[in-house]
Amino acid sequence: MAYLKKEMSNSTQNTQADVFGGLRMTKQRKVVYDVLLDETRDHPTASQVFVRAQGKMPTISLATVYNCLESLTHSGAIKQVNVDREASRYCPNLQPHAHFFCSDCEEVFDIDLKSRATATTPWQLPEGSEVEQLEVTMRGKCPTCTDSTREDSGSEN
Amino acid sequence: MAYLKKEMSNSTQNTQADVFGGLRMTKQRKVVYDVLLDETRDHPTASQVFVRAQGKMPTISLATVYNCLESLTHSGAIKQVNVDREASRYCPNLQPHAHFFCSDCEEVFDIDLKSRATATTPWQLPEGSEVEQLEVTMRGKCPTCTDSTREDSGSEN
DNA sequence: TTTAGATCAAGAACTATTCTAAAAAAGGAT
DNA sequence: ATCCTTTTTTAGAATAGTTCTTGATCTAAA
Ligand SMILES: [Mn+2]
Ligand SMILES: [Mn+2]
Ligand SMILES: [Zn+2]
Ligand SMILES: [Zn+2]
Repeated sequence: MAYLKKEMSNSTQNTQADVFGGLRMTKQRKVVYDVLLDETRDHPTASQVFVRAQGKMPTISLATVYNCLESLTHSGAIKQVNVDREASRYCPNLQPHAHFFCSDCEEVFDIDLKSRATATTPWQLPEGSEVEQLEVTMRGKCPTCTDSTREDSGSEN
Repeated sequence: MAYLKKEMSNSTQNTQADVFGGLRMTKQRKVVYDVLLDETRDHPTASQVFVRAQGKMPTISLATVYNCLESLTHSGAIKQVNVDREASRYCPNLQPHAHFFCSDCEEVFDIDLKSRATATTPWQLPEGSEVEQLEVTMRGKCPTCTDSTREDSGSEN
């Protein structure tokens, strides 16, 4: 899953090839990624990333921003975050975490899934948060499909 | 939030007014709702509901299906279920539950959030399920917005 | 029965995203 | 450096799911 690029060979010239998951770190990808790291970490949408990216590279196109976000997502460098039907947002936080969406200010907050968890509440919200709705979604293979796609016929659970 | 309709007055004729959350149970809404209850409980999309609804009422329109799904959702009779950017699906299960989306057969399964939960796993997947991705999203008010919208200035946690 | 409001239906409009195709850039080999 | 191949970028067209608009139809109450 993490296929590193065998690069930085024998020349002194610095290529753009040493990055996440065998992904070429092009100028545009760097700009897009930096937008997610630099700014307020507020889970911007593609359009918001586009505007901010233009500040660093005025020639960048929206299509490229979409392309970069997709490749960064596929390489595992960032995560795509969906809240209901709204435009996708993007997040550079690779720790396993939940998302808290404030229906008032429309901001998205990261909720760490590991620290200070209790049995009843596997996460810890900031003091004063009010949860109105909780959503848990899993993606995977159902028993039937796990069964029919097994490569080894042994005992896996 | 649950504003019941003050109906079923003094006449014997049966109106269509005794339903969820003060919602008129029109012919179309009933058809749409019945599709979700009747069939395989497979979390169909609006288009799928439309096709099935046409089986019961050939004149129904897609726009009406969307309208019905929206009003049923707002009245709390059904739930809208979103998986990534795919078309919304709809679910008549009002129990608090998670969703398991099989990336192979693309079916959506309900996962009860209450029964047989342990501290480490607050839900119980069917034997043989393989989870590849877990997503936890909350919606509510962040501390800042809770603070600025408080009606009583007392101590709430 | 009249009337005001709710709902339905058909199609247009909208929007986030993906696709297409051509130009540009990058990297390897010579 | 130059040629060649592959990848990436770009602009705009296309797509898909959903929402909006408008007029017709239905409903409940007066
Ligand atoms: Mn995040
Ligand atoms: Mn469900
Ligand atoms: Zn807020
Ligand atoms: Zn399956």
